[in-house]
Amino acid sequence: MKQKKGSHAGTENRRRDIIRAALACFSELGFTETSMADIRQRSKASTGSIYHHFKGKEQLASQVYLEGISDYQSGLIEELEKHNEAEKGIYSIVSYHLNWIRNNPQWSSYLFQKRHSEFMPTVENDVLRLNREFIQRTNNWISLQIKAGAVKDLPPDIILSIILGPCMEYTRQFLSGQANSEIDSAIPQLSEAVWRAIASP
Amino acid sequence: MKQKKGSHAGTENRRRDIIRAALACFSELGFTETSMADIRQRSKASTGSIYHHFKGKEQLASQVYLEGISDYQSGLIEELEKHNEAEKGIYSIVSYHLNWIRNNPQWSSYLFQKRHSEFMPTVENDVLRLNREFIQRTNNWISLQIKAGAVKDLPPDIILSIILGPCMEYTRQFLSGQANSEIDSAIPQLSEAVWRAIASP
Amino acid sequence: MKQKKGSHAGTENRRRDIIRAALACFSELGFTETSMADIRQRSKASTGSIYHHFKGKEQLASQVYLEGISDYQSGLIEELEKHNEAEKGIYSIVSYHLNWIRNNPQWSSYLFQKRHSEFMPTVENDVLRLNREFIQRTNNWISLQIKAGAVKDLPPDIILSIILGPCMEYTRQFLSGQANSEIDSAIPQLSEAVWRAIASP
Amino acid sequence: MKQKKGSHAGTENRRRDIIRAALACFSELGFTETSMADIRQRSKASTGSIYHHFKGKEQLASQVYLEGISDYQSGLIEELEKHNEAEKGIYSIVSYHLNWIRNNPQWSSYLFQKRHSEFMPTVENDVLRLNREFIQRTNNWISLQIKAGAVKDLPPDIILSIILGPCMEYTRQFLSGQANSEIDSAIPQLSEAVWRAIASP
DNA sequence: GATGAATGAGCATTCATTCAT
DNA sequence: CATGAATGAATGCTCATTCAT
Repeated sequence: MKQKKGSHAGTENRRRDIIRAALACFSELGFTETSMADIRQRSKASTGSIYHHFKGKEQLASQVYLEGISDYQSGLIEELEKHNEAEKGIYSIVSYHLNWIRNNPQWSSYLFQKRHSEFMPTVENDVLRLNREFIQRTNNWISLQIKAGAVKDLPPDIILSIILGPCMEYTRQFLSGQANSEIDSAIPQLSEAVWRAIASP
Repeated sequence: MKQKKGSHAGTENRRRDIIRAALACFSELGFTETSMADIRQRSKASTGSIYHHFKGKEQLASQVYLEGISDYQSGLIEELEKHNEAEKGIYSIVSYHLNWIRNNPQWSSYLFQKRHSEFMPTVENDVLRLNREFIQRTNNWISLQIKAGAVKDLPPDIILSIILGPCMEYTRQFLSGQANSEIDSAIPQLSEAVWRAIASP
Repeated sequence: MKQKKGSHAGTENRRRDIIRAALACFSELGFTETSMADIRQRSKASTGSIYHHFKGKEQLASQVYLEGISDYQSGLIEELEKHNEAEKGIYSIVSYHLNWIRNNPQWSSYLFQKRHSEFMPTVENDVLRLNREFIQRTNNWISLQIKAGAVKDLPPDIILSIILGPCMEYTRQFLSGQANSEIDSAIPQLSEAVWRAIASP
Repeated sequence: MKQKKGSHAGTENRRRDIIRAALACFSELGFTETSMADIRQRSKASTGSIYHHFKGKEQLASQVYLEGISDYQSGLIEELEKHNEAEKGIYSIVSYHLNWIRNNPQWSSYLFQKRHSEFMPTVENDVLRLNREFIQRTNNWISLQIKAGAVKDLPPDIILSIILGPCMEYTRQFLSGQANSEIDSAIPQLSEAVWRAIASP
């Protein structure tokens, strides 16, 4: 991540520390259950310092969200758009998603389990822009596959439910420690299942 | 619902009113965002009366959760166990689930979107018992289908993700107003997709 | 204790149960820390029943106090007035007091340690009347001894402090489990000390 | 009292104001009868400010107690240890105690009449440490006097009751306005009585 | 007499946020 | 930029008491 402006590195480090601390708190406790005092203690920053860097709790949470979701989404899109072949594309999505949650459990917990987005109505335009672009680009890819006859012609929301649903449900189980299968074995099983579910006959 | 004693119909009604008001608040605002004052105003009960009937906010939320989840689960199990044929069983689950969320949008919002269960650590043993029984009975049904060769032999958590995932994902979109498809058309599309995903070849 | 009016024994028993429960609670928790709910649970009476028998928490506490203090005071006076000889009188007071707290630990805790009287300003005339009579009769006895030249001529409040102080201080230690001496050995030691303190040379 | 840091005299003043206000309230109303609102109004600090300086009502009460009891105890010990002669020592204790309660009526009321210590179970280790040291040092002094043959060989709890009891009983009467004697005349009368009570023949 | 549902003022405490230094 | 004291509205909950049945 690049530093904002060419300014002091210390300032930027303080910002990072606060964001990291906030992520840790939010992912453990959720947004509303986390107090600014929790973040203050964990980041070892003073109250005033936090408010110097962020406008308030909501904006801080948005920054955290933004950092996580943009990494997740950009990686997924990048991976997806490498593949023209539908089945490979599906596999790449499932694989990317499950690897990402394995490698980023805190982010995952915050983004997918604690459902931070519920608490963030229109707060940040950046978030809306990101989501809009993400949905458009995935829909584009799917449309192409449908037009090419590789994927069944189903409505976008149904397709999305079929593709993401199993991953999300597994994610939920994984993050709450209720998944028995390993991720490495879940990837082919889930991606094959999703593929069977949406492939044209 | 029967009244606990032959006497005092008013008492049981008061309880109901409070639970209804709580459900409305929780499903609109979520657990932490709902204040007891909100529930008080909506139920038109006094503070003391609420605390006379429920031990506290958490226990009240648990009672609400319990009432909803037990209706949902018992109906689903009952429906599922009517069917020996795998494909019909899958259809019945998907159909039941989507109809239930259509008919009980507030309960659905509370149970599936606001993720109340995250806030309810061991508070109520009844919840644990209910969930355990539910999972066991669905797993039993699935095991039978696997043994009969109708369903692919995949681990229970993977199977569950494949079956419930698409429904849950659609539910989320539906409840947040982002689903474009009607439920009546979603039912066959999702259940067929799920069936393709788990059917033995 | 005689029953009020010739009425039903059951009623009187209920009253007794409530008083007993109240005493137990007050002596363990103190007046303000005891809730009517505590007393309700311990007495197994209903809220309404308690308020049927007693006007409120304060009046209940007064009744409890009255029952205890009148037993204590009347016994002490009776014992004291048996003795014309000063030293015997002092011994009888100390002996009576320490035996009484040994035999009535709950009453003692309520009357002497929890300092219920602090919370009972003018509530009950009976209490005032009792105390007035008690002080007058003890003072009478002391005056006689002073006039007889057996006891030093000190002001009544000083005499009272000298006589009751050591007993009360020992009581406090005894009730809080900090007294190491047994009551049987404390009686002669304290009464002799008190006698030495006030005896005419 | 020195300020904790060289900076922010205002901060330390605020703390003092809160403690003073708390003392006034506690001594007038007692611990449970005092509400944080009372303290807030009297100290003119905001709710948040009080909780910024003190963890809660109990800890605040402990701080108040600590400040009072440590002043009382350290002064008494210092006075006592100046005297090798037993009779002078006893006089110094009685004299110190009665003067202290005259000069510090609010503290006295809080420490000796409202019996705050009853409400303070293990909250503050400092209190326990203080009390332990106080008792040990007074016991040491007494032991020396017993060994020297100046004081009767009685158990420590009995001796303590004989010495402190009359002072405490007089204190109670004094604080509740029931003492008729002046402190200046009470001091020699009580200390001589105590001395007669414990002096070796 | 007995019951327990209902009442609502009052309480300790939390917490996001502001601001003087 | 950093600090932490100050603010005060809001919250969950308690509890003595009343009253209809």
